[in-house]
Amino acid sequence: MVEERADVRQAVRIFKALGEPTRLKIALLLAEERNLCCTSMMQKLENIAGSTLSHHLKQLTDCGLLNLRKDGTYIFYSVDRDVARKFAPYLLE
Amino acid sequence: MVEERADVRQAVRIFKALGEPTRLKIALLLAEERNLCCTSMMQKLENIAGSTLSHHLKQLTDCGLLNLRKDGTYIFYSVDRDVARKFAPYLLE
DNA sequence: CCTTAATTTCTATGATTTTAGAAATATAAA
DNA sequence: TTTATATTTCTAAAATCATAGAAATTAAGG
Repeated sequence: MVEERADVRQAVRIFKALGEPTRLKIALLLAEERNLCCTSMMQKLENIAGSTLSHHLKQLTDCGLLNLRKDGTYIFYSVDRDVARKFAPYLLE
Repeated sequence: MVEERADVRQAVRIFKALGEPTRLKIALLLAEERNLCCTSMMQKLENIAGSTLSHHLKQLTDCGLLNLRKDGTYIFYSVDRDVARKFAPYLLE
């Protein structure tokens, strides 16, 4: 049986996060353009409800793939490049 | 809007395949030991039904991550290292 | 304090997924 | 040709997930 190391558990969460079309789009957007806030992501994604975007961003940050920085009412997201380099360098190409 | 390139679609399928604990275990087993057949994977995984394993292997091969070679009644699986290198080099470390 | 804007939480619904038993298929060996 | 083994397909049930509307929260500006 393969051991259940912490980084295997993290890998599952990261791959699960990226294995959904909307979330992969979000990650690719952020890999190419750092520090986007929810509102500008909503514009780029078109036809996505704020609550849906929020739900996806939560998964992407909870697994460690995205970092966030708060500035007033805005929250700016970006890809954690070390995590991406380890688990999904495809994002950074 | 991020364009929907073929390799983005493949990336979704590969990440989705790897974003499930049993399938990631299978992929890690195969990354470390090539050419395992279903029966020996079942022994290593413990408590998995053949039909369940078959279902997971189908997803892992359909997305291009695993190759297979038939030999009699046996089917030997292994990781496609080029695909892994592109989308999930984590597997190969 | 009131309003507006950004984002999240709550809640529910429909869709997809994981799982495994049972039956089917395929191949080899006796 | 019968038997045994390996694997898949069929089917159904339980669990998880994606989605978005509505309400709540947070922070800034007037």
